[in-house]
Amino acid sequence: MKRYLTEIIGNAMKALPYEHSLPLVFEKPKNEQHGDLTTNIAMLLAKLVKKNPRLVAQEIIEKAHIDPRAIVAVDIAGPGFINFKFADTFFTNQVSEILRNSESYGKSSLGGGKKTQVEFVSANPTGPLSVGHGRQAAIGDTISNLLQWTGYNVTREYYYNNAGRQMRVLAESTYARYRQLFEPDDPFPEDGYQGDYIRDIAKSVREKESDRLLSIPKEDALTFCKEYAEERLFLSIKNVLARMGVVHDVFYNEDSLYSTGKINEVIEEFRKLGLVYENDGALWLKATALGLEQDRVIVKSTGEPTYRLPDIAYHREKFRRGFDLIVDVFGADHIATIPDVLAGIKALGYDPEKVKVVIHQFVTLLRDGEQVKMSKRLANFVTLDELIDEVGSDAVRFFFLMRSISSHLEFDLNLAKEQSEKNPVYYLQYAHARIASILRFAESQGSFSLENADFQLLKEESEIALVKLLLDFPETVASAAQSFEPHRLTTYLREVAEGFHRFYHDHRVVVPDAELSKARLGLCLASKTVITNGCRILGISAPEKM
RNA sequence: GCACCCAUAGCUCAAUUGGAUAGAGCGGCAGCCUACGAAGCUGUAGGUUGGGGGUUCGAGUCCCCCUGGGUGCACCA
Repeated sequence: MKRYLTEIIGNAMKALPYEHSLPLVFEKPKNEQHGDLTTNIAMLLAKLVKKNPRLVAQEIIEKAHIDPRAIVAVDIAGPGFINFKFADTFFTNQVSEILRNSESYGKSSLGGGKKTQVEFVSANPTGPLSVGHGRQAAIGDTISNLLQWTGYNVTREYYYNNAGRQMRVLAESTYARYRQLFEPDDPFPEDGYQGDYIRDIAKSVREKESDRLLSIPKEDALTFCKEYAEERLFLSIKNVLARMGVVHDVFYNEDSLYSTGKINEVIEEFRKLGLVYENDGALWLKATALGLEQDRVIVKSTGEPTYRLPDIAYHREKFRRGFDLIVDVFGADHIATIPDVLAGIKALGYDPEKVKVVIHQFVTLLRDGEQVKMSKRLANFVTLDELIDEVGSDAVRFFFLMRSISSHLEFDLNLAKEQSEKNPVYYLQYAHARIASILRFAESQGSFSLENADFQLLKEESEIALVKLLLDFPETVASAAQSFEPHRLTTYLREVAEGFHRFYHDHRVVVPDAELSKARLGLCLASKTVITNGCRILGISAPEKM
């Protein structure tokens, strides 16, 4: 309908003697009393030609050829908005579209098949995933889903490093715990990982190897421990992600950037560009020449690169692999690394505009109204696994997606576990189960077909309101995808559930009038379609019964 | 000290990216089950959008200052 209005109003404006290049935009008013679509064009134009905006609006309307069957009211309101109200049948007629598109209702081709990579989680295998990683997993996976629904060709990627200092600490920690199984007084490294999971891994090493590691050179034992711990941890990471329905397509190892010479390649190019210099035995990137605050070390005096260098090399590979849109999902603690990477990429001749960095804030857990204290180094943090054990995967995903990415997320464990209307996940799923139940009931009263249903029979206020809401779905998916903000979808789906409950409360679905029954059953099925599709994008289940 | 994020109803959060009278949920109060699921619905109270300036037809949204919280600011990742 936007297209229809754009044409009509566009033509009307051409008929007026004003020169301009203003964008003609129609949007949905916040307040539905203001109609179905509104435009501010008269106000923009009035400013340009220095006339009263309401007068300009009047001129535009007079020139417009409006079909009264489709548009039942045109008003000038407030400071000069032009409001359009469409006929109810304009909306209700589209219910059959929803039913016809069914499981692809909401999909679009906005992305045009653009090759896209979404990188998320990317935790090194040094321990179990935390609650924070969980938020990132939910966000990254849902953004991927949203992009797929809007026609992007998406690769989900996990980037990790199993070679650096962290892994050395992991090896030493595991080895120390292993030794302690034989000699309880053996020392534990000062900066070692304290968590119990290290003890579990150590025990498993003993089961497998008995005391063999005590009699071989320490270096060999450490290598064994590192590889064994890494394997175990990665397995558990993949398992917990799978519990949330998250599966990465590619696991990209930082090490490969070294072995294939990609790291040195970047250094050489920076050298050619005159962007590096040596100082105190270290190699510095002239970040100030790229418009940044201060120069940064990219190769330490020990010869080891800092994280910046592989990050730049990795992002360059993303471009080389042909991705046109690169989405990086990071926690707020990684925010500082981004400008360096983007500047480096730009210096190498790639367009940093193609990189979209999604930064999410932290999660705090709330139990019985009290914040759950967590510390990474000490053993008292709640793992993602434990969280899923406690509240279930659906609640975990939904809660992580409920808030905007840039705001801190308070995760109320009691609420997430509660099986009542207070819990927004259940509210949504209940609506779905309720619809399923109605459809079962209707079926039990005799089979029906929606083939020739006449949706113009839907005339009641809560019917029309629900239809309009359902028709918003494709646009909601698109805007959530393009703004990389999954919470728009959770907010929207809650509204759909609410709209449905309201309709259900106001009107019986199965009524003596067979034609009206069919129309209402169609509305039920359309609502179910939207909720199902929405839940698929969010990665949560839509139960037939609960 | 510098940079980024946040501050909206008692609590947790929205607000179509600059639009009209700032909206939901929870909690409070008052109601609704004699046919399809009450895990539901209806009504009601609750606000100087942290404070102060500015930009303009119009600001919760953009710019500057201040206050208070979070996160970074390594030859750690």
